[in-house]
Amino acid sequence: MPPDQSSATFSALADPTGRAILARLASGETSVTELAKPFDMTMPAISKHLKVLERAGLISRGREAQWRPCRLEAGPLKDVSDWVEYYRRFWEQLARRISGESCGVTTWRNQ
Amino acid sequence: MPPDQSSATFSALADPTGRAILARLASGETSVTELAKPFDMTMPAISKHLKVLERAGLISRGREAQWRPCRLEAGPLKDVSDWVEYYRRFWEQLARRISGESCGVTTWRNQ
DNA sequence: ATTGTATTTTACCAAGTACTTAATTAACCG
DNA sequence: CGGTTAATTAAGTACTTGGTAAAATACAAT
Repeated sequence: MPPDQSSATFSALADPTGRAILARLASGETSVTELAKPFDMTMPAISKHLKVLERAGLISRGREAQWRPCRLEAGPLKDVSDWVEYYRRFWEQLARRISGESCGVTTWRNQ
Repeated sequence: MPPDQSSATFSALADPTGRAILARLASGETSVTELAKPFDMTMPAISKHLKVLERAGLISRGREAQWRPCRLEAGPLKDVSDWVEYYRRFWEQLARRISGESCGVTTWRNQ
């Protein structure tokens, strides 16, 4: 019943707030309040977003006095990169099709 | 209120069934019943998954007699690839850190 | 016209999401 | 200690998701 790693990652990335938080963390570790500032949202809401990102392994949280600095963890992003890489041939084939090359026909019904 | 393109794409990919359907379509266009076979799920359920994938632009559907052949559309996957590419430096930096190089310290609090 | 096959739509339900406000924990500082 | 700041937990609400069964639609074949 626990969602697999890929699902957790994609699910976390499906939220614009989550992606914005990651983008912010790309420029360095920071606190929760700092992360919350750009958003018109209460702290608990941000806290929940962070929990989702953490469960997906996309961030980690430290402890420094009363602050919980968040850090970007890129492992799952590499997995996403690897996953999507498999489909590269399809968009590259599309690029070739646009520039005028022949395209294969798929005979899906004559099994 | 309509979710942006990236969110729709990631959201569709967050579902293992959706990803499995895409994987199947990578080996060629096929009908809905054919797509449904590997899953322990009713047709309407598959139909809904296809609608999600279609709204995300990840598949397109044709019309051939009573069949609605589905085809993989890789455009949004290229967008995912482009998006994740920005974070490449983080997992590569991680690889370097593991192989014993020095790592920069982030001073997040001394704003 | 009737029957069969492929697919979608509708209506419904249980579980999950995405917020809110209010209360709580934890640590610092006078 | 008591007050402030940082962050989480709890409880509640509105909305969305992911599935079902049953009916409807669309076309093909007889």
